[in-house]
This record gives sequence, structure tokens and C-alpha cells, in this order.
Amino acid sequence: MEKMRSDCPISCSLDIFGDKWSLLIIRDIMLREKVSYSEFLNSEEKIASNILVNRLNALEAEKILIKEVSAKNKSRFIYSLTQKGADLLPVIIEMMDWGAKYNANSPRKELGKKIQKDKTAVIKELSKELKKKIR
Amino acid sequence: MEKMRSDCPISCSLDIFGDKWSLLIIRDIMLREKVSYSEFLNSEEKIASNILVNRLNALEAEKILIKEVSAKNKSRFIYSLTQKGADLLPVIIEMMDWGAKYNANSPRKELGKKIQKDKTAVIKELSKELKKKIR
DNA sequence: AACTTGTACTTGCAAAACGCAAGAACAAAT
DNA sequence: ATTTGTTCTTGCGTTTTGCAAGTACAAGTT
Repeated sequence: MEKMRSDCPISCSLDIFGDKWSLLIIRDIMLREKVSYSEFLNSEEKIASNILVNRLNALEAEKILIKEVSAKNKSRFIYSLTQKGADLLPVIIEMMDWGAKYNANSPRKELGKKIQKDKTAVIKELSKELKKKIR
Repeated sequence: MEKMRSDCPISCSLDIFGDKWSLLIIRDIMLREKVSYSEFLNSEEKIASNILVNRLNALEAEKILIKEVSAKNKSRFIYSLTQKGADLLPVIIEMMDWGAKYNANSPRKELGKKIQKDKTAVIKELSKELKKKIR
């Protein structure tokens, strides 16, 4: 990190992913099976291409993601979560739960309902799945 | 909210507090007994006064905080969490846990160690405390 | 071989957000 | 009357973001 605002772990976290886009990219990888630049670019929130590049580089520099050439297509890059990135799962799940609770326009779907019933179980289960894909 | 980027609950949450400052203000109220403009202004991260006003207004507009005149000093305002704001506790705790785990400069103190031992218990306990102060 | 498509960026420019320094309004204390 | 405390505003320069367009280059198509 360039400049930390303080030693507070919350502040340190926000220094890394405290913006409107970083966690959406992580969500895409974590919960939506997206792995490439063009897939992120086509997400419903419509991130601008320069910001996407900027965030991917920042997240890679923080070792939250790692970037590798696709085995099948050499002109394609695959972004995967590291353990550090995968450990953001609880943060994502809690934000999802809060967002669903307080936003009328975001009704709970399958995952949202599971979270409502047993958050801990969901985190445990997804965490297990993520472990398989971690790089 | 003015313009939501999508219905995704994570995206909705980020639309509200996806920046470097909002959650620090909430942290100050939640975990540091701070309640007033000048106390927030003097936090170690040194938020600029215009940004502080802007965020307090935004969080109040979202009904995450409420602003009331102090009983003791009429020229002082007291900011308190609503239930909606207090429900951000799990998000804050998870960010704290992640930040402490991955940042060498933010060693765990009392609360951090408690979180490490039994996150659920900490959330339950603090949630109970917060309930007393909710407006 | 020329063309088209897919993938990952880059660039330019305007708009919005941020950071810093200074000051204003006003109640309370001295 | 003056000072202090508290909240908020203003001005101005820097940084970040948003949008549109364009570039580079590998792979597939005709």
C-alpha cells in the first residue's frame, strides 16, 4: 500500500477495497463464475473499461487476485482469487444480507434466502467451494 | 437513493457506503463512543470537514444515522445509529477481522482477539449493547 | 492472404469527488 | 465584551471517475 491512513484494521481494509467497484469484481469471481476482463466488463453494473483495468491491477498488486494466461486461449487472461481474496467471502455475504434486508428493490433469491436461514452454514459451504479454485 | 446501479444487494450496499469514509464514521459511533461532528473530525484518519458534513448528511438521508440536538448543550448535535445502521455491525466486524489478518501494521487488540476466538459471540454481545443506544 | 471477431487494454476529455486551508455562524463560558 | 467550542461553508487545486473512441494483437473464417 502507498499510504495507510491509520493502523485501524477497518481503515486498512477500506484503503484496499473502499470504493464502489472492487468488491463487485470480487463478487463476480466469487459468486458468478466470472473470470475474465470481458466478463467483468459485461456485468450489469457496467463498469468503465479504464476503471476495470485500474482495479484489476490494484487487486492483483494487493495479492487479492492473480492473473494467468488461459490454457485454451493464449490471448485470454484468467483472474482467480487468492486465499486473501477468498477470505473476503464473509464481508461479501454480510453486505449481501444487509443490502437485501434494507433494499426493497433487491429481493432475496436462492442464496439470499439461504443466508437468511443460516449465514454461517452458507459461508462454510461456499468457502469450501472457493478453496478448490484458489490460486 | 438517486440512481442504483443494479438490483444486486451487494451493489446496493456499495451505492450507500462504498467509499473510504462512511464506514469509518459508523465505526466511530459503533465501537469508539464518538457521537459528534468534532469527535469524528478528530479521528486519527483525519477526514476533511466538507467530506464529513457530506457523509453525515448522506448517512442521515439513508436513515443509517439520526441527528439530534444535545440535551446538555444546544449548539451540539448528537449522531446516533438507527437499527439500519446498527445492522452494519457484522460488516464492520468482518472487515475488521480481514484487515487484522492481512495487515501486519494492524495487530489485534482486545476486540480483535475476541473476534478471532468467537466472532458470532462478539457480534451477539455488541449487538445487544448497541440496541440500548439505538434511535 | 485478407477479413472478421474476440480479448485486453489505452487515450482524451469532461464531470464529480476529494483534500486542504480559511472563514462564518452562533451558542456557551469567562 | 471577548474567547472558546461546535458545526458547517467556501474557494481552489488535485485526483478519481465516467464515457466514447481507438489501438494492439491473437485466433478463427472465407
